[in-house]
Amino acid sequence: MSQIRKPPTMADIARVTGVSPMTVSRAFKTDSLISKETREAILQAAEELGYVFDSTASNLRSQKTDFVAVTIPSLNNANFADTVGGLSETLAARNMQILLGYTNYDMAEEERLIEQLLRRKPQAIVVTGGKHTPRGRKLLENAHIPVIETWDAPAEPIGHFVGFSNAGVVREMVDHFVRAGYTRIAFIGGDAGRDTRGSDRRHGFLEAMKAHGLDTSRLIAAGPPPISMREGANAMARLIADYPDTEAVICVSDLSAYGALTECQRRGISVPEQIAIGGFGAYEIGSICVPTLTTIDAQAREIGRRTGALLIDILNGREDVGDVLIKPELIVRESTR
Amino acid sequence: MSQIRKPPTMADIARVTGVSPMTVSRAFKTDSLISKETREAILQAAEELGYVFDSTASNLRSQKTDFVAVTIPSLNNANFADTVGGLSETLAARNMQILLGYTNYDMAEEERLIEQLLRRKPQAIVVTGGKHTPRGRKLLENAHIPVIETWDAPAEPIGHFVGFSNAGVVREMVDHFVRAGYTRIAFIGGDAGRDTRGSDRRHGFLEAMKAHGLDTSRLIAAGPPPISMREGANAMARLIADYPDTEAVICVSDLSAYGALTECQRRGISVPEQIAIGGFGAYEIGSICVPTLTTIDAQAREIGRRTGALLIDILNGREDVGDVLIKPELIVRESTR
DNA sequence: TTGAAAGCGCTAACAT
DNA sequence: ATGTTAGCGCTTTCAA
Repeated sequence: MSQIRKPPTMADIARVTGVSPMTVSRAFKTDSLISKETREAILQAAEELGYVFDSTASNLRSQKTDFVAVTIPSLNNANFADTVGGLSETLAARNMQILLGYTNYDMAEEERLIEQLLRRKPQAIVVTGGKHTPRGRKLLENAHIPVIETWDAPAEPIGHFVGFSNAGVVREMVDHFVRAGYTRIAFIGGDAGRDTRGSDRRHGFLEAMKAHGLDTSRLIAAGPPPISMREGANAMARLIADYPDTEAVICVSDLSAYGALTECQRRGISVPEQIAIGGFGAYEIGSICVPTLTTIDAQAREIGRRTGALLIDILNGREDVGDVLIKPELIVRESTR
Repeated sequence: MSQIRKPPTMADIARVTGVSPMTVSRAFKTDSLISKETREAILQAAEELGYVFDSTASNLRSQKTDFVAVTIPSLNNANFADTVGGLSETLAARNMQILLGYTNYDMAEEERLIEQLLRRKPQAIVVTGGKHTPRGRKLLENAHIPVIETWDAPAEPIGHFVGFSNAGVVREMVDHFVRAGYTRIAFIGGDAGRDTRGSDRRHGFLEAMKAHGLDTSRLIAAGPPPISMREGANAMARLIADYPDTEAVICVSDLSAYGALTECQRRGISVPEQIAIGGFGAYEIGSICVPTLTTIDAQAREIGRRTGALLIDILNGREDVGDVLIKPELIVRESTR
């Protein structure tokens, strides 16, 4: 004879327990003043009634959702997944829930997403990247909540920033290659314009090569970001065809770098003897493939953790919080000599 | 002279525009009856005031959040990320927002998560796996919202199901190996008990081997799930040490299979000539490494898409919705003869 | 096509 | 330690 009935509310528990709804409310907060017996009676009644706390009502009344909105280019990228993981870990301690959205590496989509996420009244918003549509930027500025831009150093920060310079980091790798004696160095990346981090890395490559007085024409555009292993392999094939005397290649990510490596393996080109390969991101693949890949560890998880810690400080009202500059680390492995 | 002021509400827009709050509310719904001029005036006023629609209030009043709660074992797994991606894609068309939680392959954590997510009053909940703590199960049963279990065929479904039999699928691979002439076949998986999908696959392996009258002792436990590439490599090293005459090995995932492959490469063991390797999950790595990996495509993204479609049907009030049985596909590649 | 009244379920603010 | 009152911002419901 089960019948559809409305889920129990605090008022129902109050009635059963013989207290006021306010007391029931207090029983569910850890810090409030309430006698032990009253709380226990209330919690037991709640369990018996199958009560489920209603956050939507609580959120509205207290003007506090404990949501943190986060936009990332794509879930299917171990680096961004790690950042979200680190952030999630840190925020879980404060019982905050992440509201995740995927921009698909598209600023217009990001704008749409920001607008949608802000309607949920998050306590803070974390975006990947420092470039936005004008309207997206305005939405962030007018949101009146902490804004954190991650990964890319923004030209004009909106709020706080946790990340590093993508250009600078590739410059470091070029320097390493040059020190190792390579001069005919190529770059495999995505098509210009879409992925800002990828573009920044390409710019870093160009600047560094110019600084060393080296030829900057060996640029292979592997398609719209994100660049897959397969696209890295295809790009390597084109590189070999177009610039057969290339000595070293820097890839926009470890995934494309690994793809490039497999292309060499299929063609019997030895790495690093005939061509050296560098990647980006310190994906697990690069630490275990044969040969292992020289890469840059951008410390994706750390970016997430530090973002979470910064957020907690801000929400705790700390005033002296600044930006966090992450220091990526060059990891030299077997794919370069 | 900027001062902190409360964000504008519909009442503010109503005042400015000279209409009632109800009319403002109507202006934001696409389907409601309202004159074109009134709506335009309202939307313009809203833009000027920098109004942001408040979902929390809307949710409370209409008892409808447009949230779908989703639990997955880990974000950092391309298969689950694909499932969430497919689901997200499908639900975006209905403007539903996913509330994601990570169980870390732990049923107790799943229970905690389910409870937390239900407080947000989602319209539906999607869980990965068909095994839960007794209390977790009860929470799902009493939630009075559609429940979809994915990936594992549950022994006793709570609501709906979208997935396949993990055991059955590994059985298929064993059959394939046996047909190809292999008899001394090993299995590399995670420690028993934690990851239900991994355990199911191991069971499938054992059953199939027994059915063929073959030795089932070649089981390597590679550690607590999820099994990394590195752990796959270590497991392969142990397999070679403990059972040097092994002809073929089935790994619980492509990642561990790839790790195993690299271990063979480092030792100069040729694949598939000296040992054949099979994986699971159709990760990109298996389609591009040298040699490419025989695997099973579980159609992770399709699981997400079908889950989303099922959900939309249910929320649209369709009564004739059933379960969705996904048909994983064996992909034979170079790592087996 | 528009408006008025009421209330979703909780909690801030104040009182006892 | 507990209760009362009011109201968060929207939308359901009914009326015009």
